[in-house]
Amino acid sequence: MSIKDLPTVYDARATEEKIYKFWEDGRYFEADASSKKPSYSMVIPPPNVTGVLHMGHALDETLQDILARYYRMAGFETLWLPGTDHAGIATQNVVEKQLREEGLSRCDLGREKFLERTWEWTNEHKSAILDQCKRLGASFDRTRERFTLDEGCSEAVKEVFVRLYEKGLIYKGTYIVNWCPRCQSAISDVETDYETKGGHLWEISYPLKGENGASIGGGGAIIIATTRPETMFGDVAIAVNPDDFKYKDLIGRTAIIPLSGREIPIIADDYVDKNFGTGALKITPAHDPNDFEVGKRHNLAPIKILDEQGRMCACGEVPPEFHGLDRYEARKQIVDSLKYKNFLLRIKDHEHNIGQCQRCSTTIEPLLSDQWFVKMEPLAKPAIAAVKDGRITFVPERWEKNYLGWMENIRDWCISRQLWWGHQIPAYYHNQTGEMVVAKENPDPQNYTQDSDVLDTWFSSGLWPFSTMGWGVNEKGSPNGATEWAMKNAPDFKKFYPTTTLVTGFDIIFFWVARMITMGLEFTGKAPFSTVYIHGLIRDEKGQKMSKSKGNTLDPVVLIDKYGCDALRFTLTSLCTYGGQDIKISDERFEYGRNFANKIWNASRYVLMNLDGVDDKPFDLAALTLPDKWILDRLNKTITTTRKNMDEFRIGEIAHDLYHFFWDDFCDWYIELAKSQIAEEGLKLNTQRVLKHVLDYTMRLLHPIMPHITEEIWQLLSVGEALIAADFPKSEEKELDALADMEFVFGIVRGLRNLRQSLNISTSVKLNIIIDYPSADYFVPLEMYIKRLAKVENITYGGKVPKQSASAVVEGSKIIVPLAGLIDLDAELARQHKKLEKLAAEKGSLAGRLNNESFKSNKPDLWEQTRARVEEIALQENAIDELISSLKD
RNA sequence: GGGCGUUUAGCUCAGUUGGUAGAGCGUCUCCCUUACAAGGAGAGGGUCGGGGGUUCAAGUCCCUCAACGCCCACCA
Repeated sequence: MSIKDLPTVYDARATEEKIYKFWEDGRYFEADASSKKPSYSMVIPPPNVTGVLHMGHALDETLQDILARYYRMAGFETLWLPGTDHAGIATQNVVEKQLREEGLSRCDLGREKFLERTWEWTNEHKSAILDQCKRLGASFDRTRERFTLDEGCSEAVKEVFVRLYEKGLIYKGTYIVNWCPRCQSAISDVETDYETKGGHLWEISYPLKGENGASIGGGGAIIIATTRPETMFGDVAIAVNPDDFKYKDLIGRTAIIPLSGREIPIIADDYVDKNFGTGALKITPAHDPNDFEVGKRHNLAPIKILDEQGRMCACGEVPPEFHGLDRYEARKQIVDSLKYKNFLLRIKDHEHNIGQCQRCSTTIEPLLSDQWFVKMEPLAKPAIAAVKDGRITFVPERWEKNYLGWMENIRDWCISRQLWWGHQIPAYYHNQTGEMVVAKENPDPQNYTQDSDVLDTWFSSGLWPFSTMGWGVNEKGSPNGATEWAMKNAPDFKKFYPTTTLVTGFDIIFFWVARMITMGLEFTGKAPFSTVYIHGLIRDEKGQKMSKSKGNTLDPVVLIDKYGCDALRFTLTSLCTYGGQDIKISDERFEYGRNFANKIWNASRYVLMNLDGVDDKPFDLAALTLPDKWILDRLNKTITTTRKNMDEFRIGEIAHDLYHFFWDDFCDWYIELAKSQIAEEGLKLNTQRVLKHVLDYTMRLLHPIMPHITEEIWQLLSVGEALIAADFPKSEEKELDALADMEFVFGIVRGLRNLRQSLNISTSVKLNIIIDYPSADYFVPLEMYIKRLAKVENITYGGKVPKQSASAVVEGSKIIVPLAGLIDLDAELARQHKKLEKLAAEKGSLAGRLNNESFKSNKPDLWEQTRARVEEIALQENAIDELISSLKD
C-alpha cells in the first residue's frame, strides 16, 4: 500500500494483529541469558489458571510491558517472565462443580483420578489468560512460561519445605485455625475477611457448686455473656478479671454447665474485660482463638464439640438431643432449651465482626486441628531489614509502612490445606509406627504414606521469582542435588535473579509480596527485587470495586475491539498517578486514548506524505529556522522528562507529557508552521528532515505505552527494522534556545485570533495587521516569521496605523488591526472594560508584593519578575485605553 | 481501637522541592482551510472541604474539625 492510500482513520485491529505477529515471528520478546548487556527482569504476578482477563490484569500487564519495552530499548537485556498459578481452592472448586453436574463427587473418583481430571482441565486452560494478554500487546517471553505446579516450581517447593523443616521453621501442631466448613479446609489469617453483622449477646446463668460439695443449685450462679451459646458444651472454665470485685470470691469455685451438667472451674485471667457483658467469660479453647490462649495459660485441655462440617459432635459432652445438628440449628435449639429451663437471663442486640472465607463467604469456624505452620518471626526479621535499609523500595513509599507494620506483628502462617489440588506436603508417616519423615521423596513407599494435605497456594507463589529461574543448583554452582531442570535453567537464575521490579496492586502485599521477600532472602540471600511498584485498583465509574456479581465489570478484550489496544493502554496509563490512587473508569474514558491514537495516525500520515525527496541525512543545524529549533528543544526536554519519570515510576506523567508534546506542540504548532516552510524551496529539505526526525523520536518515546501504532508508523518511516529493538532517545546537552522567541510568536498569533473571534471577523476575511515593536531586539528575528504566518492566518502585513483600529499587546509589542469593516462597537467596548478590570485587580495584588522589602531581598529574581509583570500590565492598560478612545471616535 | 488515603472548574482528576491554579470530558461561539470533524480556532468556568498557625508569600508545611473510602486488630 502506498503512503497516499493510508486510511484517514486508524485501523487499530488490523495493525495490532499484524504488528504483534511481526514481534512474535522476530522473537523480540525472548531474553538471552548469555548476553553481556546489563539485565532488567520482572516476573509476572501469575494469574490464576481459573482466571479470566479483567481490567486489573490489563493495568498490571500494561505497566509491566511499558517497563519491559522501555528497558529493552534503553539497552538492557530484558526478561519479563510469564506464568500462571495453580490456584488450589479455586481450581478444585471448578472441577468439583463439573463433577457435581455429572452427579459425582471427588471422593467417588478418589485422589488419583481426581488429580488426573484436574490436570486435564488445567492443561486446557493453563495458557488461556496469557493468550488473552497478547491482545494487550504484552511482550513477555513465552518460551519461559511457568506454572506453579510444573517441574521446576514443584522441585523448589519441596526443597524449601524440607529445608525450613530442618531449620525448625516449619512445624506441625494442634492449633485453632480458621476453618471453612464449606471448603472443608483450614485457611490462613489473610484469607479471612471480616464483616460487621448484627447478632446477639446471650446472658446465661451457670449454677455454682455448693461450697462444701453441695448439690446443683445450692450455691447461687454466675452469669456469663456469649455470642455463641452453642459452644457451651465445650467450655472448660469461666474466667473473670482478677481485679473484678464482683467476682473476687468466686475465683477458685466450681460452676456447672447448664443442660450438660459438667463441672468447670472459675479462674482469673487479665484477658477478661470487666466492663464487657457481665464481666464473666466462658472459656471454650477448641472453638475460639482467644479462649485457646487462655486455656493454654491455665493448662485446661480443649474439648471439641463441633465437627469439620460445622455440626454438633455426637460425643459424650453434648446432650444427645443436639447430636449432629448444624451449628445454627443447634444454637436455636440450645437457646430454646436454656430459656425453657430458666438459664437464659437476657438477650441483647450486639454487633460484631464475623470472619468469612474469602473465597466462598461461608462463616469461618475457629476450629482446633492438626495443621502445618511456618514460624514467621525469624524469617520476618531480615525481610524487615531489607526494606528498612533500602535494598527494597516501595513506590509509592507509603506502602512501606503498611508492609513493616504487618511484618513487625507477624503471626505464624498456616500453610496446610485440606485439598487435593496443590503441592502435597512432603511428609511421610510410617504405616505402623506413625513415625514421620520429612523429605523430598518418600523414603519407602511400601511402608510410608504421604501426608494428605497440600500447601497453601501462596507458598509456591512466594518462591516465584527464583523457582521459575532454575534455582536449585547450590551456591557453589555444583550440580550436587540439583535436578536436571534446575541445571538447564541455571543460567537464567544467574543472569536475571534477583529481578529488578515487581509490579502489583496493594491488595496482595501481605499475601504475596511479603512472602516473596521472606523466602527470597532466606533461600537466595538476596532480595528478590529492588523495587515494588504498587499501582491503584481499577474501579467502576462510581468508585465501586468491579466484580462479576455486581455486573459492573468491563472486559478489556471488548474495549480493545472497540477502541484499540494502544488506546486502552494510553488511557489506563494516563490515569496512573504517582500516589497510586485507585482508578475509576467507564467505557467512554477510552475515547481519550482512541482520539490520541487517531491523531498520531493522521499527523504521521501528513509527515509521511510530505517526505518526497528527503534523504537519510540528519538535519542541518546551521539552517534551522526558529520553529525548527523550538520543536527540537521541546523534543529534547520531553526526552529528558520521559527518562526521569520512567526512573521514578511517574508513568501517568509520561503519558500526559507525550500527549501534550505531540498534540499541542508538534501538531498544532510545528506542523502548521512547517507547512509554510515546505512551501519555500530553500527551506523544504531541512524541514522535511526535522519532521522526520521528530516523528521518529516521538514514536520511540511513545512506543512503551502505545507499542503497535508506533511500530507501524516507525516502519513506514523506513529508519530501521523494528522499533521494539531500536534505541530509546537520549537527550542532548545543548539547547537551541528558541523557547522565548517562539512564545512571542505564539502570543502574536493568539492575540490575532482572539481579535478575530471577539470582533467576529471570519478567517475568510483578510486582515491587515501592523506590529508596533518596543525595540529592534524583537523585530529582527521575528519579522520574517510573522510574515510567514500570512497564509495560514489569512493576513497581510505592514502599513500605517489607521484611526479606528483594535489591538492586542504581547510582551510590550502591539498588534494593530485596522477595522475597516463593521464591528459591534458596544460589545467590543464592554470586552475591553472587562479586561481593564481584570488587569487592575492583578496589579493591585502585585503592588503589595512589590513594596515588600523582605520579598525583594529574599527572592530578588522573583521580585524582578513581578516588577516586569507590573510594567507589562501598565502597557496593556495603555493600549486598551487607546483602543477605547479610538473606538469612540 | 490503631493506621492510611481522599476532599481543587459542571463531571473525572493532575499539581515534583512553598512563588497570584492545569488537563480530559462537558458548556458557549466560529470553522467541513486537501494530515485528522475521533478535527481546527477562540471563550467561559475554581475564595483549592471548614477553622487556626508558620512565612514576605500556603492548594503545597504544621495543628484542629468534618465528610467519604480503605487497611489492620477482632472484647466474648
